[in-house]
Amino acid sequence: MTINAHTPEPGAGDAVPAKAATIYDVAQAAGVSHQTVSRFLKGFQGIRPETREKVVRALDELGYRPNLTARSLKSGRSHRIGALTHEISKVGPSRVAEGASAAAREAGYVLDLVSLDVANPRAIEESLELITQHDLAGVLALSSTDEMTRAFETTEFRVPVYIDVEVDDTVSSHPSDLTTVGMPALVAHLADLGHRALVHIAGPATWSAARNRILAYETAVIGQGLRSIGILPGDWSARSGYEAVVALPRLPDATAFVAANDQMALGAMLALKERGCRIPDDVSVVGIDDIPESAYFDPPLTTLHIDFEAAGRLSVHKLLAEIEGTEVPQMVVPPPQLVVRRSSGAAPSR
Amino acid sequence: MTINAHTPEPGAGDAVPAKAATIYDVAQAAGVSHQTVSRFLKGFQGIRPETREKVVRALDELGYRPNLTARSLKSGRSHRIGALTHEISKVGPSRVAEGASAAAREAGYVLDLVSLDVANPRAIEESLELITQHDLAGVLALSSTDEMTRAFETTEFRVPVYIDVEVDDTVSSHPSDLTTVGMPALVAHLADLGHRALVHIAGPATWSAARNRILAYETAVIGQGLRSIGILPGDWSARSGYEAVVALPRLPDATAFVAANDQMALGAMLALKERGCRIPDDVSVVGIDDIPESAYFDPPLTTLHIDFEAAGRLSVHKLLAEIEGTEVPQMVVPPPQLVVRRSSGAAPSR
DNA sequence: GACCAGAATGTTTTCGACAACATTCCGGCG
DNA sequence: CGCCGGAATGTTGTCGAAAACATTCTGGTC
Repeated sequence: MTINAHTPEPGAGDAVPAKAATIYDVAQAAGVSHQTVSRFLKGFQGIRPETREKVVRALDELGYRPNLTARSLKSGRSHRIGALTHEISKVGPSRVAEGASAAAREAGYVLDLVSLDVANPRAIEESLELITQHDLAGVLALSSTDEMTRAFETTEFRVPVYIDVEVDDTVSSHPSDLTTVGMPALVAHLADLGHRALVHIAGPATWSAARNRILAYETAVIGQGLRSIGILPGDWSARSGYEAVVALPRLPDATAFVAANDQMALGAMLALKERGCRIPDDVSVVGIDDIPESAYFDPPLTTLHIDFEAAGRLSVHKLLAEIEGTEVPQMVVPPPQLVVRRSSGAAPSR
Repeated sequence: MTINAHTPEPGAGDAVPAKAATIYDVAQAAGVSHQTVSRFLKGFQGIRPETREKVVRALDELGYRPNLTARSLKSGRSHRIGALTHEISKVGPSRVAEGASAAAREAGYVLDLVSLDVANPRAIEESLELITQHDLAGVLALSSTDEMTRAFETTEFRVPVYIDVEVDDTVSSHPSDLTTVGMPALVAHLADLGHRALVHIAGPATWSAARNRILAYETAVIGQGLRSIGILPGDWSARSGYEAVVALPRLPDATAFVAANDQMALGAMLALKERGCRIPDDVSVVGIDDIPESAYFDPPLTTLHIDFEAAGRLSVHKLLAEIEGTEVPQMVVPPPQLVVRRSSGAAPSR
């Protein structure tokens, strides 16, 4: 059951007014003009100490809270950021949203988080429509799919926009950290264990992150002189990882599976076990993301730890730099880090 | 890497103006007064067809988007709801937030989702401070901890507030669906399998949901004439489920573990297996929530499916009813549903 | 054709904060 | 003592939308 906490009604003798005080109320209480209050609030220096103190007292007594609506109407600037992201429970890295939310909050902004089906153009359009109507300082796309990118391209924003894509695989010459650091470490780990042939379980092709991971996987496999037996399609879900393995007519010659995220690794492990494979004795399985649960899979999952929160914060800071016309702060997202657990082991000797 | 999609600069010949059109611009373009435009936008009926058409055309040509800031300044109402919730990646049911977000969107509201450490009073205070400054139509607490409830009680809101608690265990005489339907089904399932002594792995005591689940568990255990060997403390995380079992000096006589959520069940299963228990042959483990991954645990988890999205939607609708002064729509959240998988089996014969 | 009711439309004011500009205050100086 | 310059403070207008109020138009009536 639920409780309904109404706004407390201040008693008759209560000093706090039921209606919000405006700077005019404050000014009247302090015996100064509202402009003086405004100047004080904006940190203007030329105010005499005694005037300043009267204002402070009135401000305090009335429990003044600025009306940001009026402020943004006049200034033409708001302190809200619209952020679109995937259904947060569906995919592991919802910490991106948390980091973004926290970073925005710290900068005095509020993040309007809109989670939606990022593969559904209609849903994206509708959300953009609503979000552009509510005055915003900027718009952020925290999950990048082709549908999302396209919707952003065709929508006219009057504010800065920032799309966080794991890699821009059409024009980029800057490979991501995953490609340069994370995936090589993961694949090298498998190579060290004697694995020579791998299989990748990929995310949906319309997600830039999925493409990035395929690219990183293929690059790393070549880099280590290994062989990729194939790329199985998935959709990030544990079910898709399971079904990708179940759908195989026979188990491939590969001795290790590299899933594009931990959930798919979980599903794949179950399917492999059901097909009689022991993990990691017969086949190794590794994931990417390092979701909190993956340390408690059976066996605990070897994976790449990714600092999603930092990524979310960085996205917000980049957008804020754009909004406020300041420098992008020198922030680094820690590179993906290999976490070795028990789901990876020595390749079986034939 | 990331790309930065700037606001597209309209070309010189482009009909779309760089600045947002106001109703005044529209009025001028249509050759009517701005008030006529306003009336049209508000769906006022008394407008002549030809006038209406001129307005429509001008609206369309200028690509007019209402400035909701100005609107809410004047009307004193906004279309934003502040929602506080736990760190969304930490606990399973983040679908509550999704449901709430979707329901708000459908009603023309935007949900400001603020995820925070719901056990940290400072974090809650700061978020409330920020959120109350941004004009809101209402405030929602999607995760209820004692800290959250207390912060809501001591903060003065000028808008409706709705705290979604799973059960109000201090005053409630209405047991939750979990107590009346879900947990009895789960415990009855175990009783049918021959289990007589159970252990509960609980969530943190400051969460109303955790207390509700303990209450529901104890009620159901008594109702089925079973015995509860004990209640182990946890914090919703897989790690805490694991450690709760590891910390036991010896395995209890219980033949089944009822975890308060699926993550803790996952951790508990791993710890039990490491202590040599086979699941479900030696001991059964069940969870609550039915997160998507739980079907792919090893063994797949018997759990209670809870419709979190519906719960989130209901919360928003209740708040909206409060805001708009309308009736609470007759919505029902489907009761928890038993999902039997392979982690529960016949109790071992001694 | 003058008049009227009611519909259609225009004018003015309002919301709260802020900024441009106007005014007052103050001590210093000739 | 009057004037000056700069600091301190007040006055007025602005933002976009909406409401209150004012005005114009329309068709019907006698």
